[in-house]
Amino acid sequence: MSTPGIHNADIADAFEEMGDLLAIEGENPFRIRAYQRAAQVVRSLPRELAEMADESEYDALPGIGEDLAAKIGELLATGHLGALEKLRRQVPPGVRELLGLPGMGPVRVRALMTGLRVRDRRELKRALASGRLAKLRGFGPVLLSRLQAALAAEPTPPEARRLPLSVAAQYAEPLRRYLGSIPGVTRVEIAGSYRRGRDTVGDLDVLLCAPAGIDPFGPLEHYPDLRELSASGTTKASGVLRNGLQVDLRVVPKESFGAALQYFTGSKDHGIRLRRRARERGLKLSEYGLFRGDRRIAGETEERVYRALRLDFVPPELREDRGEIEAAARHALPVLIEGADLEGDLHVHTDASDGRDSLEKMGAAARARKLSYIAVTDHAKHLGIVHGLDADRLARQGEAIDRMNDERRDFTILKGAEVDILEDGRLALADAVLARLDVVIVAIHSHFGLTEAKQTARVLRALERPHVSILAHPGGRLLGEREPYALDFERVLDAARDRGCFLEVNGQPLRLDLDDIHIKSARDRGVLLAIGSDAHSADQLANVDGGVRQARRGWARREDVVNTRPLGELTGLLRQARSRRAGSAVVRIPPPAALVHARPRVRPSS
DNA sequence: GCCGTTTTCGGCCCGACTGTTTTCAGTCG
Repeated sequence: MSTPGIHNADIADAFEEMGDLLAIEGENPFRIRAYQRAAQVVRSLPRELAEMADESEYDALPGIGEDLAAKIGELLATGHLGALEKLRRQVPPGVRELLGLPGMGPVRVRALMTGLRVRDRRELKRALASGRLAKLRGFGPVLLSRLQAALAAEPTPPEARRLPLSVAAQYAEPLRRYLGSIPGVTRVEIAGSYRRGRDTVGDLDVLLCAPAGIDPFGPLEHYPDLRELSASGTTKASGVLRNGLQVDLRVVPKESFGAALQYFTGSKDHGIRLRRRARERGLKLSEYGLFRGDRRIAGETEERVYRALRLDFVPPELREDRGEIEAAARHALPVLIEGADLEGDLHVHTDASDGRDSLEKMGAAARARKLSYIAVTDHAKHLGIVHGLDADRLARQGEAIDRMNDERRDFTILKGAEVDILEDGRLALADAVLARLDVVIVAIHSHFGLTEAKQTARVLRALERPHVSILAHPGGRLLGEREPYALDFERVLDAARDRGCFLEVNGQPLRLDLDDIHIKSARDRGVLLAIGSDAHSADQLANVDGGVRQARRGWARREDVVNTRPLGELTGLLRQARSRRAGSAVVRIPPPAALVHARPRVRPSS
């Protein structure tokens, strides 16, 4: 029996702390690495460990062996980890955060702790001021001044420095164009988490392909967005943009561009696994290429690097060491959804509620994007919702939609609404009103702070209503602003699957909700996803691109996303779910007819 | 502490840079 309230994140945090403390204690680096890897594995697990059967099931996870399985068991059973508590008694609480200071790794932190009895930032400041620090081996004048500067500033948690992907893109894309215009530069790629499509980005890793003898860093001095540039060599330069975003630039020759792109795209763990695989085959992989002895056997393209390692090409979005390398070895990688697969958009607002553009304009913009249908889902009237539609206004909007649909055969507007889930799980509109709509989105817009039990019960109750089609932005997070609310996703996913509800992948740049891990979880359980722009103006229909990227990170294929299906199939699914729900039977989702003979598709090259 | 095309022990990813020290350890990505 497990202690309630122990989530994977708590277990991952404990393992991470174990790793840090063991490092400070000077433990075997591979043992430390094992804890770090286990933390990463647990953190990105789609299922809660608390819901798994027993330790044999933990043991089956990659990077979790007998010992760590037992520690997971201990944490779940007691809420504590004896080994961690023992370490905490040896390393004072403030010491760990010293690891975050520049130039400070476990060795120097340990030297501070044992040599000068420094136990936190305050004592480090004092040691610095008194001159005692300068006497310590390994602490030279440059390091001291860097430490001084860092200690003067407020400590910033690492996550706070990450920018939402969409914000980073506003800086990255102009930089890419500028670099591409530098004479001699033949190729520019922004690698790192930006290329992997992570929802937030910590820095920009930029690769330039240019022949030897060309200095691409000279022109950078004139780049208006650049605050500082510290060119450190002929092949590497670092800079900081005016918004504080760190940029690392590297010039790479053509023959190793693919290896460098692979290397700097990461993730770190994916790269480590790849290099281990190379080593197992008597090869050596680095950013310069894949080598057998001194001979480079691959390097110009990523594809050839993967192929030479007997792996299918792994799309950047999957490179998180979440099983993609094993899948690539078995030729079992999913063929990921692409933007062109979308037939429609199931979450669109107009100026009837809080949108900016008219029904007509949103329809025209969707047609211009080659969609064949959209669902207009304005907010339903409820306290706190601006200009929400009541039953009468919804009916009038429906008439306008009918008229528009009569005019066109190649494009359809579905009637919908985005309906609030009230605190107790009731909906803001009556079932009789919802019955007249094609698409009913339900969503939480208030009372974010309920306990997990209450929040889960609230959502489950909403999903029981007969006409609900989609649970929108199911996690409730706003990047950089609001954490997701407490929710038992396992139960929500089961309910959605049993009742034929779709879970939204909301493409709004600050939502991107579901997140990648829950998308994979939904997909693995056979819950269909609905990628929605949540557009409040015509130009925001492009939000679906972010939703698609997020879905790809969650291993979603075309067949996992309901709005890749033609209108007839979609409405069939919606109708079917309703009628079976009326009989309270479990809804089985048939495979899409169009996919029985799936057309061959070309994998994206990057 | 994990794990197996090196299979129950003996390995464990790779290279650059920095600041230190005087030949390289530590940090970083």
